[in-house]
Amino acid sequence: MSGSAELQQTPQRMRARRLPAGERRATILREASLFFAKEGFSASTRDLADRLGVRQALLYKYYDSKESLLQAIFDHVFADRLIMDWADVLKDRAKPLAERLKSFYARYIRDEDGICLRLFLRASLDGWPLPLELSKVLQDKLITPVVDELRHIAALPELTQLPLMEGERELVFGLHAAVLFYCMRTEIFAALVPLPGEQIIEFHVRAFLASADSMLQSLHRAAGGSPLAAPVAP
Amino acid sequence: MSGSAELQQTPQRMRARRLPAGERRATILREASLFFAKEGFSASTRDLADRLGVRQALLYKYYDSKESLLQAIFDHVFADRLIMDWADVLKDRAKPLAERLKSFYARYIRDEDGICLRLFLRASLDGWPLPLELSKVLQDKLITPVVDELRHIAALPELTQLPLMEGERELVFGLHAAVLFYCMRTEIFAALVPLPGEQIIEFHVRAFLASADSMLQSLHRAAGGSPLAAPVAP
DNA sequence: ACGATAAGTGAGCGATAGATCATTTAAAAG
DNA sequence: CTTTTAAATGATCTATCGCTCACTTATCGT
Repeated sequence: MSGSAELQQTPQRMRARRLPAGERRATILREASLFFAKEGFSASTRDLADRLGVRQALLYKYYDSKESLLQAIFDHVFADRLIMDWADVLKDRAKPLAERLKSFYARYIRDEDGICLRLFLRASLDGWPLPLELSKVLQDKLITPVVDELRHIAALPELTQLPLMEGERELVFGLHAAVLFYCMRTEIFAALVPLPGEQIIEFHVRAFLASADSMLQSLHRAAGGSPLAAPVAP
Repeated sequence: MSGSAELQQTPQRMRARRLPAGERRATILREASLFFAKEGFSASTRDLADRLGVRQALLYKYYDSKESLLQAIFDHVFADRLIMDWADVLKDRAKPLAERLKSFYARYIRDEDGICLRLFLRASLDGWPLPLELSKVLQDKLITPVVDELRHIAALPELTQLPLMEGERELVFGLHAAVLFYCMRTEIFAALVPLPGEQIIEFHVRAFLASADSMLQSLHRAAGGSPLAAPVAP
């Protein structure tokens, strides 16, 4: 055997398929998101290239440096969350608030392999400014609308009249934390949660609404007295 | 100038102070905890040595490898949480449950510079088995005792008679998540929280207890019907 | 069919990583 | 003071890191 020398049977590795620039760039970005989310930002560009079936040098044809690639990943992965208009579903008073919160969070936790969450946590731990940007969005597009709804239900003054209180923000943070903690358990702590995410969300939304009214009333009653009733910083 | 050659005025760096082995070992461990918590596990042993005022080679006299040093850090930092008997303060029925939860969590969040939290998150993201070990402890020493107290207050069957339900665990996870999320905001997201931790905790404990009773009753009413009422896996 | 365009590669540079070990030297023991 | 002991160092090895660039080669317009 091996008589014919003009035909090598792909002994190690084929040359990578030739892709149009934009497509290759997108492929790198997509795969790099998975890769760095799982392996950490200090994982090597060579391992990333291996995963792409491509030589490492090729990466630098599309991204100036590893850091600029990471920045492109953040920009791409979190772009949706920054522009998406969360308030739409939350403000639709045709449905009960519980339903609105459920469907909002059902979409919020959609995060294949926990990539968003992993990237977000890694970036936060490493001191990137991302968490502060996102918490601003969170305040404007989740906290404020939800408190608006809660006050409406509880027949309390509107936010235009009485500014958002620390305690009100903290109350919604409680629900948000419960959902995020569920995501962290499943995606990062590798804890087995036998129930589907929708049911966990529904449960926490119910628990949230079960206490929201009385907590809000209590906050507004102790208006000036409690630090929790103080307006949040702008 | 520079006439006398026999006296160099410490131009670059003194030789490190000579410490007894145990003391040096402890110093390395303590400083390495801060260092790797802040800089990440892929930070260099040379930078750690610089911070200790010591040459890099010295580290390998006390720890076989970087990984064994990291393991020693985990063992030391989380040893307290693994052996500490949390249940004591939680089971003391002389005080109201709200007080017990407040004082428990006041101690739980004591974490200088967020080192525990940072190490825990980094280890979890990198796939160390630590989160699963700790969640086992969490279930035994927090979830179970608290549900025990809640059932006692609500006049429901004891855990020995009716095993812990998924929904009950999830309920306590809600409180736990709120406290952890507060820690993450202050220690990792660099979000400014104008209120002291004790007040945030008190608020979430109140919100938790405000919904706990009705949620528990509802779970026990729908005993077989809801998946949330199913017993948790061992 | 063929030359032009650019996608992809191989080789390698300088810097830095974890780790080793013979040697130096400060402090304890006599 | 002298000897002994081991804490600390300097030098260095190998592997791998991010990154560059001259070069090869697949694809497309003509």
